[in-house]
Amino acid sequence: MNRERLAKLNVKARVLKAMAHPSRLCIVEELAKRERCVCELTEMIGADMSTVSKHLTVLKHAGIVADEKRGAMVFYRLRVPCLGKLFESVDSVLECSARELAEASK
Amino acid sequence: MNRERLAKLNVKARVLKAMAHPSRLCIVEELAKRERCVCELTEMIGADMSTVSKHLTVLKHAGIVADEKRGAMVFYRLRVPCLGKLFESVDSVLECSARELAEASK
DNA sequence: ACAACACTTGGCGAATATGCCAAGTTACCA
DNA sequence: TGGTAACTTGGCATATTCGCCAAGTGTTGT
Repeated sequence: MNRERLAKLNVKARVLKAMAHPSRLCIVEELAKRERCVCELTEMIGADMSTVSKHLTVLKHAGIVADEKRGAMVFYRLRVPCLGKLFESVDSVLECSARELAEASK
Repeated sequence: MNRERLAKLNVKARVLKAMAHPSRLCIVEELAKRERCVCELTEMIGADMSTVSKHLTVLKHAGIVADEKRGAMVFYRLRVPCLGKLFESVDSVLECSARELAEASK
Protein backbone atom coordinates (compact mmCIF):
# COMPACT_ATOMS: atom_id res chain seq x y z
CA MET A 1 0.00 0.00 0.00
CA ASN A 2 1.48 3.33 -1.04
CA ARG A 3 1.77 6.32 1.25
CA GLU A 4 -0.70 8.45 -0.59
CA ARG A 5 -3.47 5.92 -0.33
CA LEU A 6 -2.70 5.33 3.32
CA ALA A 7 -2.91 9.06 3.97
CA LYS A 8 -6.31 9.24 2.32
CA LEU A 9 -7.54 6.25 4.26
CA ASN A 10 -6.44 7.87 7.47
CA VAL A 11 -8.30 11.07 6.75
CA LYS A 12 -11.47 9.26 5.75
CA ALA A 13 -11.28 7.00 8.76
CA ARG A 14 -10.93 10.03 10.99
CA VAL A 15 -14.11 11.56 9.62
CA LEU A 16 -16.00 8.32 10.07
CA LYS A 17 -14.56 7.80 13.51
CA ALA A 18 -15.62 11.26 14.59
CA MET A 19 -19.22 10.36 13.83
CA ALA A 20 -19.00 6.81 15.11
CA HIS A 21 -20.42 7.53 18.52
CA PRO A 22 -24.11 7.74 19.41
CA SER A 23 -23.86 11.13 21.09
CA ARG A 24 -21.77 12.65 18.34
CA LEU A 25 -24.01 11.22 15.67
CA CYS A 26 -26.97 12.72 17.48
CA ILE A 27 -25.22 16.08 17.58
CA VAL A 28 -24.49 15.94 13.88
CA GLU A 29 -28.06 14.99 13.05
CA GLU A 30 -29.34 17.92 15.08
CA LEU A 31 -26.90 20.34 13.53
CA ALA A 32 -28.04 19.17 10.12
CA LYS A 33 -31.38 20.76 11.00
CA ARG A 34 -30.06 23.99 12.43
CA GLU A 35 -27.32 25.46 14.56
CA ARG A 36 -27.37 24.84 18.28
CA CYS A 37 -25.63 26.08 21.37
CA VAL A 38 -23.78 23.68 23.67
CA CYS A 39 -26.47 24.05 26.26
CA GLU A 40 -29.21 22.80 23.98
CA LEU A 41 -27.11 19.88 22.82
CA THR A 42 -26.25 19.04 26.41
CA GLU A 43 -29.87 18.92 27.43
CA MET A 44 -30.71 16.79 24.41
CA ILE A 45 -27.99 14.27 25.09
CA GLY A 46 -28.36 14.20 28.81
CA ALA A 47 -24.68 14.02 29.70
CA ASP A 48 -22.41 16.41 31.52
CA MET A 49 -21.73 19.61 29.61
CA SER A 50 -18.00 18.92 29.74
CA THR A 51 -18.60 15.62 28.03
CA VAL A 52 -20.62 17.26 25.27
CA SER A 53 -18.01 19.94 24.89
CA LYS A 54 -15.37 17.28 24.33
CA HIS A 55 -17.52 15.53 21.77
CA LEU A 56 -17.84 18.84 19.98
CA THR A 57 -14.09 19.25 20.05
CA VAL A 58 -13.72 15.88 18.37
CA LEU A 59 -16.16 16.88 15.63
CA LYS A 60 -14.46 20.22 15.20
CA HIS A 61 -11.08 18.60 14.93
CA ALA A 62 -12.37 16.32 12.22
CA GLY A 63 -13.55 19.36 10.26
CA ILE A 64 -17.20 18.45 10.58
CA VAL A 65 -18.47 21.35 12.66
CA ALA A 66 -17.58 24.97 13.23
CA ASP A 67 -18.20 27.07 16.30
CA GLU A 68 -19.04 30.69 16.77
CA LYS A 69 -19.23 32.53 20.02
CA ARG A 70 -22.10 34.96 20.42
CA GLY A 71 -22.18 36.54 23.83
CA ALA A 72 -21.90 33.95 26.53
CA MET A 73 -23.05 31.18 24.26
CA VAL A 74 -21.22 29.15 21.67
CA PHE A 75 -23.14 28.04 18.63
CA TYR A 76 -22.12 25.07 16.58
CA ARG A 77 -23.09 24.40 13.00
CA LEU A 78 -22.12 21.88 10.34
CA ARG A 79 -19.14 23.01 8.36
CA VAL A 80 -20.29 20.86 5.48
CA PRO A 81 -23.75 21.00 3.91
CA CYS A 82 -23.56 17.61 2.25
CA LEU A 83 -23.84 15.42 5.31
CA GLY A 84 -27.44 14.61 4.57
CA LYS A 85 -26.31 12.28 1.83
CA LEU A 86 -24.01 10.50 4.20
CA PHE A 87 -26.90 9.84 6.58
CA GLU A 88 -28.97 8.51 3.71
CA SER A 89 -26.10 6.23 2.79
CA VAL A 90 -25.79 4.87 6.30
CA ASP A 91 -29.52 4.35 6.39
CA SER A 92 -29.52 2.46 3.12
CA VAL A 93 -26.64 0.33 4.32
CA LEU A 94 -28.69 -0.54 7.36
CA GLU A 95 -31.72 -1.29 5.22
CA CYS A 96 -29.74 -3.51 2.89
CA SER A 97 -28.13 -5.19 5.80
CA ALA A 98 -31.45 -5.81 7.51
CA ARG A 99 -32.94 -7.16 4.30
CA GLU A 100 -30.01 -9.50 3.76
CA LEU A 101 -30.22 -10.74 7.30
CA ALA A 102 -33.94 -11.36 6.87
CA GLU A 103 -33.26 -13.34 3.69
CA ALA A 104 -30.56 -15.31 5.42
CA SER A 105 -32.80 -16.30 8.29
CA LYS A 106 -35.50 -17.74 6.04
CA MET B 1 -33.91 11.57 24.07
CA ASN B 2 -36.33 8.67 23.69
CA ARG B 3 -35.27 5.05 23.69
CA GLU B 4 -36.15 4.40 20.09
CA ARG B 5 -33.97 7.18 18.79
CA LEU B 6 -31.14 6.11 21.02
CA ALA B 7 -31.40 2.57 19.70
CA LYS B 8 -31.21 3.82 16.12
CA LEU B 9 -28.25 6.01 16.93
CA ASN B 10 -26.46 3.05 18.46
CA VAL B 11 -26.99 0.90 15.40
CA LYS B 12 -25.83 3.61 13.01
CA ALA B 13 -22.84 4.42 15.17
CA ARG B 14 -21.89 0.76 15.18
CA VAL B 15 -21.83 0.62 11.39
CA LEU B 16 -19.77 3.79 11.16
CA LYS B 17 -17.44 2.58 13.87
CA ALA B 18 -16.82 -0.66 12.05
CA MET B 19 -15.51 1.27 9.06
CA ALA B 20 -13.73 3.93 11.08
CA HIS B 21 -10.30 2.38 10.86
CA PRO B 22 -7.83 2.77 8.02
CA SER B 23 -7.28 -0.95 7.54
CA ARG B 24 -10.95 -1.79 7.68
CA LEU B 25 -11.82 1.03 5.34
CA CYS B 26 -9.20 -0.27 2.95
CA ILE B 27 -10.71 -3.74 3.17
CA VAL B 28 -14.17 -2.41 2.44
CA GLU B 29 -12.93 -0.39 -0.52
CA GLU B 30 -11.27 -3.46 -1.97
CA LEU B 31 -14.29 -5.64 -1.42
CA ALA B 32 -16.38 -3.04 -3.19
CA LYS B 33 -14.39 -3.99 -6.31
CA ARG B 34 -14.50 -7.74 -5.90
CA GLU B 35 -14.36 -10.51 -3.36
CA ARG B 36 -11.02 -11.33 -1.78
CA CYS B 37 -9.51 -14.02 0.38
CA VAL B 38 -7.92 -13.18 3.72
CA CYS B 39 -4.51 -13.82 2.28
CA GLU B 40 -4.86 -11.17 -0.41
CA LEU B 41 -6.19 -8.63 2.05
CA THR B 42 -3.39 -9.42 4.44
CA GLU B 43 -0.76 -8.81 1.81
CA MET B 44 -2.44 -5.57 0.81
CA ILE B 45 -2.62 -4.22 4.31
CA GLY B 46 0.75 -5.46 5.41
CA ALA B 47 -0.21 -6.53 8.93
CA ASP B 48 -0.29 -9.88 10.60
CA MET B 49 -2.94 -12.21 9.24
CA SER B 50 -4.44 -12.56 12.69
CA THR B 51 -4.90 -8.81 12.82
CA VAL B 52 -6.64 -8.78 9.46
CA SER B 53 -8.80 -11.68 10.48
CA LYS B 54 -9.95 -9.75 13.51
CA HIS B 55 -10.73 -6.69 11.42
CA LEU B 56 -12.82 -8.91 9.20
CA THR B 57 -14.64 -10.25 12.23
CA VAL B 58 -15.51 -6.69 13.22
CA LEU B 59 -16.89 -5.95 9.75
CA LYS B 60 -18.80 -9.21 9.71
CA HIS B 61 -20.29 -8.52 13.10
CA ALA B 62 -21.47 -5.13 11.88
CA GLY B 63 -23.24 -6.82 8.98
CA ILE B 64 -21.01 -5.22 6.39
CA VAL B 65 -19.28 -8.27 4.96
CA ALA B 66 -20.03 -11.95 4.52
CA ASP B 67 -17.58 -14.82 4.36
CA GLU B 68 -17.58 -18.04 2.44
CA LYS B 69 -15.13 -20.85 2.82
CA ARG B 70 -13.94 -22.50 -0.38
CA GLY B 71 -11.36 -25.15 0.25
CA ALA B 72 -8.65 -23.89 2.50
CA MET B 73 -9.41 -20.30 1.71
CA VAL B 74 -12.05 -17.95 3.02
CA PHE B 75 -13.47 -15.35 0.68
CA TYR B 76 -15.03 -12.17 1.91
CA ARG B 77 -17.47 -9.99 0.02
CA LEU B 78 -19.62 -6.99 0.82
CA ARG B 79 -22.99 -7.97 2.15
CA VAL B 80 -24.41 -4.67 0.97
CA PRO B 81 -24.13 -3.36 -2.58
CA CYS B 82 -24.84 0.27 -1.73
CA LEU B 83 -21.61 1.11 0.00
CA GLY B 84 -20.31 2.96 -3.01
CA LYS B 85 -22.62 5.84 -2.21
CA LEU B 86 -21.32 6.02 1.29
CA PHE B 87 -17.78 6.38 -0.01
CA GLU B 88 -18.89 9.12 -2.31
CA SER B 89 -20.53 10.85 0.62
CA VAL B 90 -17.40 10.67 2.72
CA ASP B 91 -15.40 11.97 -0.21
CA SER B 92 -17.71 14.90 -0.72
CA VAL B 93 -17.59 15.68 2.97
CA LEU B 94 -13.83 15.79 2.70
CA GLU B 95 -14.00 17.98 -0.38
CA CYS B 96 -16.41 20.39 1.24
CA SER B 97 -14.31 20.43 4.32
CA ALA B 98 -11.13 21.10 2.38
CA ARG B 99 -12.81 23.88 0.42
CA GLU B 100 -14.11 25.49 3.59
CA LEU B 101 -10.70 25.32 5.17
CA ALA B 102 -9.16 26.89 2.10
CA GLU B 103 -11.72 29.72 2.22
CA ALA B 104 -11.10 30.22 5.90
CA SER B 105 -7.34 30.54 5.44
CA LYS B 106 -7.63 33.30 2.83
C1' DA C 1 1.00 -39.88 7.52
C1' DC C 2 3.33 -35.57 7.23
C1' DA C 3 4.34 -31.03 6.00
C1' DA C 4 2.78 -26.74 4.44
C1' DC C 5 -0.78 -23.42 3.86
C1' DA C 6 -4.92 -20.55 5.16
C1' DC C 7 -7.23 -19.07 8.68
C1' DT C 8 -9.21 -18.18 13.58
C1' DT C 9 -8.88 -17.61 18.45
C1' DG C 10 -6.80 -16.55 23.03
C1' DG C 11 -4.13 -13.62 25.37
C1' DC C 12 -1.16 -9.90 26.49
C1' DG C 13 0.72 -5.12 26.74
C1' DA C 14 0.32 -0.56 24.92
C1' DA C 15 -2.42 3.04 23.26
C1' DT C 16 -7.03 5.43 22.99
C1' DA C 17 -11.56 6.57 24.18
C1' DT C 18 -15.20 7.79 27.49
C1' DG C 19 -17.42 10.33 31.10
C1' DC C 20 -17.47 12.49 35.34
C1' DC C 21 -15.77 16.04 38.67
C1' DA C 22 -13.24 20.06 39.72
C1' DA C 23 -11.32 24.28 38.39
C1' DG C 24 -10.69 28.05 35.25
C1' DT C 25 -12.39 31.61 31.75
C1' DT C 26 -15.55 34.79 29.73
C1' DA C 27 -19.98 37.21 29.34
C1' DC C 28 -24.07 39.03 31.32
C1' DC C 29 -26.89 41.14 34.87
C1' DA C 30 -28.19 43.20 39.24
C1' DT D 1 -18.53 44.45 42.18
C1' DG D 2 -20.46 40.12 43.03
C1' DG D 3 -23.07 36.34 41.32
C1' DT D 4 -24.60 33.35 37.90
C1' DA D 5 -24.75 31.10 33.52
C1' DA D 6 -22.21 29.09 29.48
C1' DC D 7 -18.41 26.91 28.22
C1' DT D 8 -13.58 24.73 28.09
C1' DT D 9 -9.77 22.30 30.00
C1' DG D 10 -7.20 19.16 33.11
C1' DG D 11 -7.17 15.13 35.32
C1' DC D 12 -8.47 10.68 36.68
C1' DA D 13 -10.58 5.94 36.66
C1' DT D 14 -12.54 2.67 33.72
C1' DA D 15 -13.30 0.53 29.42
C1' DT D 16 -12.32 -0.44 24.78
C1' DT D 17 -9.23 -0.98 20.84
C1' DC D 18 -5.11 -2.50 18.44
C1' DG D 19 -1.58 -5.43 16.87
C1' DC D 20 1.49 -8.95 17.66
C1' DC D 21 2.72 -13.76 19.06
C1' DA D 22 1.50 -18.38 20.07
C1' DA D 23 -1.45 -22.08 19.59
C1' DG D 24 -5.30 -24.49 17.49
C1' DT D 25 -8.37 -26.07 13.37
C1' DG D 26 -9.26 -27.54 8.83
C1' DT D 27 -7.44 -28.35 3.96
C1' DT D 28 -4.32 -29.50 0.32
C1' DG D 29 -0.57 -31.88 -1.70
C1' DT D 30 3.20 -35.42 -1.39
